[in-house]
Amino acid sequence: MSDTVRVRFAPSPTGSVHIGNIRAAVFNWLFARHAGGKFLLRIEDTDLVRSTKEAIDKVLDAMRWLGLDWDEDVVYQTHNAADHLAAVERLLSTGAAYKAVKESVDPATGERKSGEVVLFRMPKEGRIEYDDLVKGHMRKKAEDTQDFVIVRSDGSPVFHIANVVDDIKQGVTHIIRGDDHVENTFKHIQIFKALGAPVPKYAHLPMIVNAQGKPYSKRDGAAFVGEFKEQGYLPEALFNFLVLLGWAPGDDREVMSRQELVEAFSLDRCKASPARFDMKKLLWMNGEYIARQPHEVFKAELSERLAAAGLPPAPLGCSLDALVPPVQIRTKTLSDLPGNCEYFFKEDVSYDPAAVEKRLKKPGVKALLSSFADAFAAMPEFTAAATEAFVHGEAEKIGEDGKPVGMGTLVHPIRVAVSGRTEGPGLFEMLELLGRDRVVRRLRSASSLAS
RNA sequence: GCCUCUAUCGUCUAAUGGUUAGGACGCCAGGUUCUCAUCCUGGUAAUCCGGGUUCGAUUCCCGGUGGAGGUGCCA
Repeated sequence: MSDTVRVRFAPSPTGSVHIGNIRAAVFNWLFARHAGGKFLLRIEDTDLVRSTKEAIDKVLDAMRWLGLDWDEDVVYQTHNAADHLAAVERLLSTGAAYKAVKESVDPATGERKSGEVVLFRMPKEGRIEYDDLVKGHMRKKAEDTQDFVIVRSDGSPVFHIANVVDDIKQGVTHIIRGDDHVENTFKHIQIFKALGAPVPKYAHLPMIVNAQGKPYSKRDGAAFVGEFKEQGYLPEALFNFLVLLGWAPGDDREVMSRQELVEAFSLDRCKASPARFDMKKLLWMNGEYIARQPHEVFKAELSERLAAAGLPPAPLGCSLDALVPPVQIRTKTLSDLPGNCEYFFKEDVSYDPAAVEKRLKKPGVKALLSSFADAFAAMPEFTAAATEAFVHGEAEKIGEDGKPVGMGTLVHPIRVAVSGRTEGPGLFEMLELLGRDRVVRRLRSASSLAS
């Protein structure tokens, strides 16, 4: 391939960027970068009511967040209005299009209206064919097509003509878009030809569907790019996951860097059937990406979320650096932060009622907690190794039932007493990170919750 | 209805005219361990149905069925 490849993403800015939509952008971007070509962005803002500055910014934000950088200036379709109408005049003059009075019914009001429109003439015999880079050879009999409106009775150009004229103007060589445009392709090919322009290559990507196989919508969970960001997904994870929906490299690789994806990508490996969006796999992939983040990067994320939650920038008993490794490995989405480690940052522990019930409301726990408080207070040094050795020794002592007490019997109540929850970093690591005074204090105060 | 596509474990997918049909997620079990997470081991589970071509079909062809898209003076 060469630098002659030019592809585009052409969203209409209607509010938020749907996940199925952004995937078209992802595949266009990948195709362009793989080929060393250009990835263009065109905003189809002909719907003046919905195309606000905010809506356009949302599109641009989503693109930037996912790292879909575009080449050349953003093109706004409304700026090409004169070209659209000029193209229509040419089609009219060659007879490829004609004017006619057409009656229509407003789907909303049921009102009938009629006016003069411009229709594009479709062939009356033979067939229209093209080779889709994803779906293979496509064909449509002329008798199954109909002339269609390209200029409304109010004089405004319709999508079909605007889209094609813009693609010609931008020199687009490959049109990669959603499956929902397959039928339009038979129309657009005829317009390209009628305008004397080369017909670009087409690739139609299958739609993303939900667990029921229906079109993926907001009811199925996060549906817009912004929501994935809010829910703590990493852009690289979403990107990787999206690429794997309908495409595979052909070997067993799944977690792939952006560079690897660019190198491996090709349209002919894309599937032609719809793919279901599997949120569980996305969650797994996000966890993979978080685990692989450099500690400094993860630390920055954590800091940001600590600040947002009104918590201090550093843990109470240790450095933030010391806390990062055990927290990072347990984080599946950034939204887990700082909730899953807040007891390191504030003195008041929020006790999970279920955890208290399970681990503290047991006979003997009250005494157990205060005896450990005393013992920890008296230890010559308070390190993970020291507390572990000590607890280990206690666990091997023979209890009233004549059997060793066991680690679990001791560890579980201590963990809940100092953290308020049943899961988290290894207990002895946790104790050291918390610091002796705080541990002792929490053991004493938690004994009031215990039986 | 008509038109354009499409069909491998529950999900995302790989592969091939001859394989024990592979991987990943999920799920289950075991190991490690103080929990959770990680990590390691093992397991579960698929070629939609019916014809045809062929020595042999999951693979090629036809039909059926299921699914998606389209069928606007929306994009």
